[in-house]
Amino acid sequence: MSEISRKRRSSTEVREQIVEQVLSLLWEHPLRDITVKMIMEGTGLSRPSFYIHFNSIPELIEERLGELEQVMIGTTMVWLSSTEDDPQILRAALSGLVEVVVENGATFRAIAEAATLDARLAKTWGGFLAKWDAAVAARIRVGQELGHFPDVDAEWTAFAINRMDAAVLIEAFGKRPQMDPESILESIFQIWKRTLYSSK
Amino acid sequence: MSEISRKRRSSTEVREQIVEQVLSLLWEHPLRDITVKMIMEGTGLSRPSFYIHFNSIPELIEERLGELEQVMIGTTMVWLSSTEDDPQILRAALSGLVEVVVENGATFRAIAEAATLDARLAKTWGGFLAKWDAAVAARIRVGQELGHFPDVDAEWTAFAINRMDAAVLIEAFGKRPQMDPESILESIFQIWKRTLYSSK
DNA sequence: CGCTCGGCTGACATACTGTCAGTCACCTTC
DNA sequence: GAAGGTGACTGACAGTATGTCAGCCGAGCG
Repeated sequence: MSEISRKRRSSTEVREQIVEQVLSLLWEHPLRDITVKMIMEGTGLSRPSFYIHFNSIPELIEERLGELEQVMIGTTMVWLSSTEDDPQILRAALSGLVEVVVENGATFRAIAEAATLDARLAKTWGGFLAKWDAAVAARIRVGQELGHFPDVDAEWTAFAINRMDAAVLIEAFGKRPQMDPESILESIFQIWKRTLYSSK
Repeated sequence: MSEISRKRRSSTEVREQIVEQVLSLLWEHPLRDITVKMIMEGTGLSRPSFYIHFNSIPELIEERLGELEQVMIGTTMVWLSSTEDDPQILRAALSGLVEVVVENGATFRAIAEAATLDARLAKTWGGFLAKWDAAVAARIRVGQELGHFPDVDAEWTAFAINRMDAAVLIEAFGKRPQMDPESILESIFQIWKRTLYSSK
């Protein structure tokens, strides 16, 4: 290609560079406009090299979801594992969630976009959401055994309100300019609070 | 192609057949698996014929959105144009919405999927949602002038709760087997009711 | 120094899209 | 009822993306 002698790099080094390149492209373009060619042009390597490190763009994106899931569990555990009837604990959890999505909005948007493009990622994303549904439903049931959250159907409510979070956070923070995090946090918190802690 | 003499049909006749074919395919396959070839194989016409009647699959789908929007406005007007502080009116509107999506779930799912695939439809879909946001926000403000819906931010709440509806309805009814309409209606109605009519 | 290992690439096969010149059935007009 | 026009329709083509593969070449090892 060029006269410059090509230095060979370790596999992980190249992988990281590709991921970095994709993440930066994701803030600029919708996933549908991103091609393997475009990604690799930013790395000085040929297009086929991409396939040495990843099987496809959706698969690359899928890897990010696993990492983000860990962070999200960390920030929301404060509410999921609590037993107190205090909405401020919920607010703290949602605040952490907002922070993660503000930071990684493009990745989440890409995951949702790729889920309609790739059967495998669709399943992973569906499973991810289902895990949250189960976790929130479990938290609601625990509260109900303690007399909180009256007249709420744990499963369906968890389902509905989780989909709200996902859709709102991705739309609000998935591309730049992002919406105002304070306003978004406040609005979804109010909905959670009134739905679950209606008497407070 | 075959020995059978080809009858020529009117343009609208063929258009309708193509649309019908697409709608039936959409209940069976995700949009990503549907190609122009696949669509036209069900019609006895060649693939290029598709482009006489439509410019692309997303554009065909976009047309459906316009029709559905009219129906949806009809079923929700009962609440949007009301001024009473009675959640049962809201329930009736949501019930109509559920009915429309139960009937046309695959189309809505396809619209959402195609929005990530096609820039034009993305804009149309975004505009569609934004119109609902504006309509719901306006309804909330009207209520607030009459002393209802205290301590609710009209714009952000409308945004959040509309995204919930869209995400929930599409996931619940976008493919078969569909979830239970009664349970879905009840759960989203509870969330709307508690968020807006918290004292009732 | 020769050999192997693995990152890397040019070239290929495949699939889908959208277009266009040209064909053919049907309708109008004389 | 012949001539001519209109518009639905098609075969063939060009363009572009994907994913694969045989083989090249630099680096490290014995």
